[in-house]
Amino acid sequence: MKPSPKKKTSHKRKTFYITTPIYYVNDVPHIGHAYTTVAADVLARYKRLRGYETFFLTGTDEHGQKVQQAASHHGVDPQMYADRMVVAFKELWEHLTISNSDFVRTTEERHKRVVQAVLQKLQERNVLYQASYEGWYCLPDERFWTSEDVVDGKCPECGRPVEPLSESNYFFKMSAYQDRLKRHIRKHPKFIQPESRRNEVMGFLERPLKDLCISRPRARLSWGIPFPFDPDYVTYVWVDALVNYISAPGYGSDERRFKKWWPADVHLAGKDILTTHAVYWSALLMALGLELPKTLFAHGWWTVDGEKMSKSRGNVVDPNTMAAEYGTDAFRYFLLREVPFGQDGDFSKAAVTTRYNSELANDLGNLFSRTLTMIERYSGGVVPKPHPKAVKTDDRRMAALAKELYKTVGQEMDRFAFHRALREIWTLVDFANRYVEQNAPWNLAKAPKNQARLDTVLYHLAETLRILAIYLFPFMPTTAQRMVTEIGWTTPLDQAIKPMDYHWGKLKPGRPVQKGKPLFPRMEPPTGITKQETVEAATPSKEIRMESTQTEPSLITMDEFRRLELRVGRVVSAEKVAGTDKLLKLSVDIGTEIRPVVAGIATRYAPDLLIGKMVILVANLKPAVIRGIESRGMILAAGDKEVEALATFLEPVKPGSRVK
RNA sequence: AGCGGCGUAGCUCAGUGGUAGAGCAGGAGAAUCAUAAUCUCUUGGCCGGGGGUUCAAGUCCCUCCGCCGCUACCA
Repeated sequence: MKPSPKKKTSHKRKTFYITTPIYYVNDVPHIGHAYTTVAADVLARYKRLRGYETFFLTGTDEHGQKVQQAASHHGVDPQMYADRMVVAFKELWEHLTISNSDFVRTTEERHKRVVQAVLQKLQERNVLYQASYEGWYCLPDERFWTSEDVVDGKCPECGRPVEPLSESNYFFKMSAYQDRLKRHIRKHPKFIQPESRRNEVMGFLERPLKDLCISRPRARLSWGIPFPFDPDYVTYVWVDALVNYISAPGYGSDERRFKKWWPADVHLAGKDILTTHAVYWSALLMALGLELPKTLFAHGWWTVDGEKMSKSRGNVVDPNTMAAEYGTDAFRYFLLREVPFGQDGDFSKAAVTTRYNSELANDLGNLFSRTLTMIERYSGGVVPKPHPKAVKTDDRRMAALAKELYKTVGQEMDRFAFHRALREIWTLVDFANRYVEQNAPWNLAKAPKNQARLDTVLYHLAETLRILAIYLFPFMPTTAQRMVTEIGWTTPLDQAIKPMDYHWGKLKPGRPVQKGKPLFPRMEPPTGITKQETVEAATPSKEIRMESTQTEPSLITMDEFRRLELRVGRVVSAEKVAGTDKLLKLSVDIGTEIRPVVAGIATRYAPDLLIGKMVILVANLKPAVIRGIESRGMILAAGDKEVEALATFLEPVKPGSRVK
């Protein structure tokens, strides 16, 4: 496909370009952000170790309505707000020893220019069109409403009259790429991973793809990147955000650099933003005439103590706290060892502690510790010299296993199977522990005639640890560096190490070892109620807490609560909405009027049973049209996804009474 | 509802038509270099239920039950 001038290819280094999503600055970083970024960091470090020139990109997404609103809520301009919020991310990446090559912010000039260039190009390629539609505008609120939103000619938000408005926007002909995209996915099995996600996207593409609205009228939303050819519009945030993957490596500004990195080798993303990446982004790239990324990997989500993580539950895990409590390396290790990448996992202190104690402290940390002690005691504190004649089968097996790791770990890493890669590494840790028992250096040390054998055994252990450190480095960079340093191998692991360094025997005898504190001091298993502790653990650190209260107040004031108009209602009629499973159409008497309400409770309640029941109605909820039926209010019921129980009253009450 | 996936040891999960496995937890022992860390042995299974194909089914097919994901209207 590509012309390959001999000179160039022979000089060309292997490259690797990996990205995380850019994170929306409206959110304080949590374990989910940390997970993606740590995984990306591990892959980046792994590739660097194997001689790849690596570009590892992360950043922040700073435009859009939510940021604008949050900023005005705090009485600052959006840029200032974003500047403040971005700090939490940058600091977290430092705490987690993230080795990103660049950090792109969508408010940076270099990015904005590229977004505009992209729009210009799309315009030139005739894949944009303007379409208008009718609606209503509330002047004082500066908000656009569709005719479905509007109640009696009034703004559903403030109740003031609205004016008719004809609004238009730019649309991207995404539908035109549906077939091509399907073909691409079919042809490239590794494009979307894991496979289950790939199937989902294929399923999504089975139905007709709509065009994508990629603009917002500036009059409604000013915090965005202006359209280059129409100053009345700003760019839809998702388009703005996705473009970061090409703006940072130099699209439209440095073609040579861009060519070097694009297409990206891996986009990592959470499963929640799979569609935007797999469909929107792919279609945009096709429209631009660019290659698609080689792999898009959608990873799973973490629950906490078996429950969904959410602000209202107050169980949001703060990665800063976890790193402080267990150590950055142990936290990184746990994230990637506990759960197959791609699947959902559960985070609990008990699980972290178990893995920490048994795998890090007992298996690895103790192996390291006992080896160094023996070298200090039986070899005068210097790396002993192995004697070829004293080498036994067991030693060769261990060396062979160490050699095999290059392949086995590599295979798993290339499949994003971090947990399997670690398991491979641990086969060597386990082997080494058995090796110690079987060769019992403390017995050899009892007779001087065994010195050659003793030296050989200890050398094999030291060399095994050196090689282990190389494989562990992507996961636990600080620990790995400590290991090699203490064992007398002074190579900085973060400089791309040489292929030879993976080979057995690179550790030079005669160098002094220096035993430090335990790598992973054992921890007490969590006591008491785990849940409580997790909530406590999730309490944001000082700086974060400030940000947190600023942006995401989890408590509301009395005044805010009073904005809710809750009223007693009596169900006067109920019927199933045709063609749905969950929806019931109710008529609810609230004293002054009878409200039509569509409720998603049909799986729990037969219509007849509801008639006459007293319910709680949110009376000032913005009306909506569901399945062509106007719903003017919402009735309260317990349950998350599935309705469990309808809220009603112990005593008889009059319809229309206020509930507070 | 449509499409897809899962159900295997107390827990988390591997398992390629040919003797059911690993880690953790549980039980017994050995050793003393080590962070009481390690090592050895070991208990534990109607492989969700039922039917079928096959010399042979955890594995392939059908069906039922239960759970999950995506999609569609969850106000």
